[in-house]
Parts: sequence; C-alpha cells; structure tokens
Amino acid sequence: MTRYSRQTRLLAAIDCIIFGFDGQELKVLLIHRAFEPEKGKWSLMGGFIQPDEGFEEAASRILLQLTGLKGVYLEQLHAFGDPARDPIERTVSVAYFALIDIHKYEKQLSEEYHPEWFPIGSIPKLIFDHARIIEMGKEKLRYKAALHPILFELLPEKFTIPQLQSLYEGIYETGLDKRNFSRKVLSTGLLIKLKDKEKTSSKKGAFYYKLDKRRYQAKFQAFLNIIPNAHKLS
Amino acid sequence: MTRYSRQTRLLAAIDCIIFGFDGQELKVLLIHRAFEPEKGKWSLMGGFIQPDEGFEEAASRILLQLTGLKGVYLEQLHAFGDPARDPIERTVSVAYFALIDIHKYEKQLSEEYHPEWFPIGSIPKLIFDHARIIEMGKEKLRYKAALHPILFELLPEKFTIPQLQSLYEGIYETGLDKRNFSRKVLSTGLLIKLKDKEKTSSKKGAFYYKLDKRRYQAKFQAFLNIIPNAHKLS
DNA sequence: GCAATTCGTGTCAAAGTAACACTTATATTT
DNA sequence: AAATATAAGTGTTACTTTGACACGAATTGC
Repeated sequence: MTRYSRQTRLLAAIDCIIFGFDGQELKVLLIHRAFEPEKGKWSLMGGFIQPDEGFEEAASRILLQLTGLKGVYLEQLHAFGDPARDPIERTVSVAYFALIDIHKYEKQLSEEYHPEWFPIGSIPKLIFDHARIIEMGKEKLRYKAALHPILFELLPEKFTIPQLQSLYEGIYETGLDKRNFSRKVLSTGLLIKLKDKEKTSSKKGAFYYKLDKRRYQAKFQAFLNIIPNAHKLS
Repeated sequence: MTRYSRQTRLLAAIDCIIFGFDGQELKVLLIHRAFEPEKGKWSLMGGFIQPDEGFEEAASRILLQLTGLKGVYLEQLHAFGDPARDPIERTVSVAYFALIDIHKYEKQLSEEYHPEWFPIGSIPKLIFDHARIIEMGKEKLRYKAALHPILFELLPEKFTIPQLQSLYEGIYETGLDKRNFSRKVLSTGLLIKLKDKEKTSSKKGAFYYKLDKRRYQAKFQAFLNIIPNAHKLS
C-alpha cells in the first residue's frame, strides 16, 4: 500500500499574521500578493506548504522571507478550510501569528512584496478570508495577553514601564492607571531594572527594564491579570 | 487559470477527541481503526475531508457517524502537519474536540468501529500522533474550563451540584471544598434550581439544577475561576 | 428510635483589586 | 538664575474576593 485510494488531495498553505507595535497602536504587516489570482491585492504573507515541511517550519520560513527575522514568537492560530475560500482551487490555510519588534524589521528586505504596516483598526480590503483571519488573530492576542506575558515580544530588549503601559493600552484600547499598572507588572518579578534611562519622551526620563528570561520561561503560564475586568473582553 | 501549478497536493483529515464524564473521571471515546495501515489498532475517530466539505462540517459528520449525536459542543483544537505523521502518505490532520453527555451515547450505533471509553489517565497505545493530540486536547480542556463554563456540556440537562463538583474534581484531579464550590457556581447566576431531587446517591437527596441557557450564551466568555490557583496549571 | 450518610449552609481572616494625588527630576523658557 | 512645563515615580484606603473551616438537616435502613 502506497497511497490512500479514492480520496481527494488538496493544497495546504500557511498564512502569517505579523503583529508589531509602534508605540501607539497595534499594527499588522501586509503585502501585495505576488501571483494570480488577486495579484497585487493586499494580503497576509503566506505560502504553500512544501513537501517534507511541517507547519511550524513553513511558518518560520515564510516569516524569514518577509522580515529576515528568526527565533520569533510564533503560534498557531487556527486552520481555515472553507471549500470556497480560494476560488482557483481548494486550499486549506493554517494561520499563525507572529509577534515581532517592529524596529527590527527592515523594509528593504522584501522588495518583491511591497509590504506595509497597517493599524489593526484600519485594515484595507483583503483577499479571500484574510480579514476574518486577522479578526480572529486580534481576539486571540488580546485573550492570551490578558493571561500570559507575551506582549514583551513586541518590544525591544530594553523598554520602559510607560512604554509597556502604552502597549497594553494600545492593545486593549483603554486607559490604565499607572500606579496600579506599575505595581502589577513589577510584582510579577519578570522585570529587571537597568541603570540607564530613556530620555526622548520626557524630561525626567524613565528607567529602562529588561525581561528576566529565566523567570519568563518559568512564569509564562502564570496569569498576569494586567487588565482589570479581563472577563468583560469579547 | 484553473489550478496552481507546481504545488504539491495532500490529504486532509479530521480527528475528533470525544470527551465524556461518567461521574468519576474524564473519558475519551476511541475506536478500532477500520482500514489499513494500522487497521484494528486504537485510534481517534476521524476521516478524510470530502470535496466541498468544510472543517466543522466534516467534524460534525464524523461525530454523528460514531455517536449519532448532533448539535454537540465542538471546537477546533489544532492542526497537525508533521510530514511523517502518516507513514502511507502525507496527511494533515485538523483535530477537534467534542464534549458530550456520556449517557446520550448509544454504543450499538457503530458496530463497525468497536468503540470504547478510556479514562484519560489510561489511554492505550494509539496510532500515529494521536496520543499527542489527546494530550493537547486534555490540556486545552482544562485550560478553557478554568475560564469558561463549558463543562456543563458533559452533563445531562438536569444535574446536581455535587455531580458538578465531581466533574471539576475529576477534570482537575483535585479535591474542592464544597462550600466554596457551591458559592462560586451559584454566584455565576448560570444555574436554575429545580424542584425535584436526585435520590440515588444519598439518603437526603440533592436538588437538581439546570443551565440558564440565555445567561449561558451571554456569560460564556466570563471567567468562572472555579479552580483555586488556576494559574498553577500546566 | 437510632445510626449512618450525604446535602446544604455561614463566618472570618487574608489577599487582591481599583480608585485616588502629590512629589521628583529634568529641560526649556524667561 | 529663577520659573515653568512635562512626564516619571510612588503609597494609602476601602472594597471585593478568596480560601479555610464545622455543624445542623433530611432521609434511609436497621
């Protein structure tokens, strides 16, 4: 026996939602689709799964192609299998989302795709079901970030507490009390205070912190509860 | 343009983890695989995705085939894509998990598969990567049930609070204080007390409750936090 | 009518949460 | 050099939630 008989075979693709944070709002990196159909339209970065390539492997490859980045936070979001989602030929898509430091991304790498960052609230019209994929990705990011310290993946190695707070405020589109916020994040024990300050955004300057990577690994599953009333989230 | 050229096509299957609760422990329904390879070995219930069939649709079909049940709680768990997971031919699997009332399941329906319930702690050797799929399913169920009221799906329409508590204790393999437990579940406002009692398991008898379906829909996203120290879960 | 069993409930101390305002450090302006 | 403007950093208090803990109530079988 070498194959299963009388079964339909189909294409499998990976699509990546690439999230970044510019200091103000959550953004998504989109490309101009490189081939027909819908060539030139806005799309998530994606690609077909190659023979002998696993899903994570394919997702990393695609991410590397567009951003030049390796070792990035990458998580499977959902598999999309509507028979009509690609009009040319049935293609299932396994969607991943990646969290990257937006400053590490070098635009010039990928001339071919003319990528651009879009605020999560102003996504252009997208091909196929990519709008729905992004919607689900945004929800999962909010959900997960309310419980686990993953948003650090969107920041540079050194960051200030006000920057971290802006990030949470941007993701949840809400204001947070800075006294409560700082008390909570510091109480996790995940942050190490550095000696230098970030001075561009205030006269006084804010101390830099970095992640305590050992504890980050260990406490990853711990619930942060940064967001008051996280249970009211959709 | 009718097809994408130079891309490999592959098989796509659905596998279903069917969870049930017998009053003592969490169980999984397994079958004897019906065809080669590994014919007769223990396996999750599954099947190939048919042309023009979406994932949820396929998962429902497969569940119906084995259990005769419709309208069951069904959620996508994860897509598995290791190129070598099926030795015959590359097959990706989209795994779903279902929560059913174990008493509604009628064994005789599915002669073909010789299905059996196994306690989650005593799963036999399974084909392919099904052991890992179940492991992930168990974790996701625990994770999700700590935050959302999904375990009701495992109980009959009418149930008592002691039964509900046994369920939580079974899922989390822990003991719970009945005073605190009852206070918490009642405070959700999801339960409606009925006038009759369940009398088989105690002399005094325990009042039946049923779910308030309106509030269940509305509060589904609400965090229950039934499990003290849920953040210590793996 | 006595014993045995499981159901059902209340209190209290501790921890966690959310609301709230002022001082500090520094750069810029006058 | 003094005044001003700006964002950083910090502490207290009231309230809510949590977890630990024990006994009376209802019923059955002996």
